[in-house]
Amino acid sequence: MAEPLDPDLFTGCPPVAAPIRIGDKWTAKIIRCLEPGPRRFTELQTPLRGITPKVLTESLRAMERDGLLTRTAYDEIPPRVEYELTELGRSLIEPMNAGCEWSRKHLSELMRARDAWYASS
Amino acid sequence: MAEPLDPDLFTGCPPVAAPIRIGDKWTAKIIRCLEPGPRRFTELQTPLRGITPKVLTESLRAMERDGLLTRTAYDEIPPRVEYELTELGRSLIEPMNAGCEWSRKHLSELMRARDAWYASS
DNA sequence: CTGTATCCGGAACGATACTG
DNA sequence: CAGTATCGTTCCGGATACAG
Repeated sequence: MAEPLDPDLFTGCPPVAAPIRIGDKWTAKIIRCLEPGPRRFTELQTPLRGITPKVLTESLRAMERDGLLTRTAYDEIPPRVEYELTELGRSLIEPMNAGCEWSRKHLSELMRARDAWYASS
Repeated sequence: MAEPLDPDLFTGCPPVAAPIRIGDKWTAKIIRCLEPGPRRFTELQTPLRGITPKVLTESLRAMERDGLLTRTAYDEIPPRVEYELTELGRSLIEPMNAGCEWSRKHLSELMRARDAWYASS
């Protein structure tokens, strides 16, 4: 997994109150980042533009607590930590894909309805 | 649709930070309530135990705004209002089912991981 | 019956600065 | 590099009371 993560992985993936959500604000995106293989803390920060270390740590800890990923710290200098999906974490990809497919098919219709609502009020 | 809604429709459907969520806290449950056909405000309040009228109104308005349901007010006394799913609203049932199936299969494993985490800390 | 009007507590999320 | 420590804000959801 030497491939670096695409910094623009989630541009075009609007958090505009999308009607489907997995975990907290960042959970689903973290799962996508880890789908190809283990990643380090800093690697995750790149496509998750703007996430602060505090919030990323919180999300990762919650996911570790729920058994969605594992955290492995190597005793090196500089320190290296790797996050990797568990089977349980991977099992969320299926419903995530169902949600993404819904968005691709129907989100524009929802947005049109929303725009019309605000236009006529 | 004269069948009354089961008051216990959602007991056993824990809001315990389940990792999958459609819309706000109540959206998915409202969709389930409307799946068989149109319902009135008070009918919805029954299985949605404890929801206050303010919050139910907010959820319904947001769903109406997003084109997920329609609101029809009949000019009668006492007033009668019916909420009914649109096709767009119905289209959410598919990803919802994917989420429910995930929960049935894996939620217990998540809860076990969570319990173990707290037990060992 | 179908809502509105106020007020409020807590959690989620973020900004900024600092550390082993 | 991989975080922690503080602090502040915003937002969701609820309690309670009242209205057409």
